Amino acid sequence: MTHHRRRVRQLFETLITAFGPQGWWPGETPFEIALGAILTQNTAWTNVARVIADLKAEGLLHPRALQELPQAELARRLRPVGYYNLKAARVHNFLAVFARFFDGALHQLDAWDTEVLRRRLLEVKGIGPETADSILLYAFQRPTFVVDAYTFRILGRHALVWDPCSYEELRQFFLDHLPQDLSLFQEFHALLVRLGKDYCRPTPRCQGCPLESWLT
DNA sequence: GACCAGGCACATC
DNA sequence: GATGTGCATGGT
Repeated sequence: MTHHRRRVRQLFETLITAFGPQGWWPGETPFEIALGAILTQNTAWTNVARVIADLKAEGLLHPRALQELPQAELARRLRPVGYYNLKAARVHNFLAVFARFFDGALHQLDAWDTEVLRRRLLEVKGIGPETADSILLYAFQRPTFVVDAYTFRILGRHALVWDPCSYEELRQFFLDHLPQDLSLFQEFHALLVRLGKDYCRPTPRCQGCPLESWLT
């Protein structure tokens, strides 16, 4: 299906031309990135940025520090991101398995196959496919594709893929039709979010969207 | 005041 | 496999 390959490439070229490189993920360390991936579930990034900045200011932005914090204490500090009780539990679940890897032992993960690592992440209660792929792609620097609500909406509106389409089908669609390039995957997802935020909201629809000519 | 935001687990049909 | 619900704050 070289037709799809060309179409996906064209989509990337249009986005990178319109917006330029996004330089994702906004975060300085793998741990900060992984934490942000959990906190931003169904939540505006501005709320997450505030919480992370506050944690950093208090010297709590370390896996051990958060692990030792009682869950109720953590929940209180997570208030601005919403679902704070839920997310405090999810952060603890994640740290119970992965905390030791952030203590200067991240290279130990090199021996793990990406798909194996992905399954391990998905075993953590509170980490679903999007969060797992975000952590893999941006914190662990593994080539995978992140599919989010914007991806579904954008591709749906422009009839780029069949409908309905599962998360896994959409992820494979991108992986199958793009060169296996880490920074390409990192930029592509970031650009889809940028397009989604600026032009592909539920309302208003599509005003001034760089993909306007693609609308069917 | 309604609607939305870079989801996920769980129940039910 | 598809669909519905609870989780919750902050911005438009």
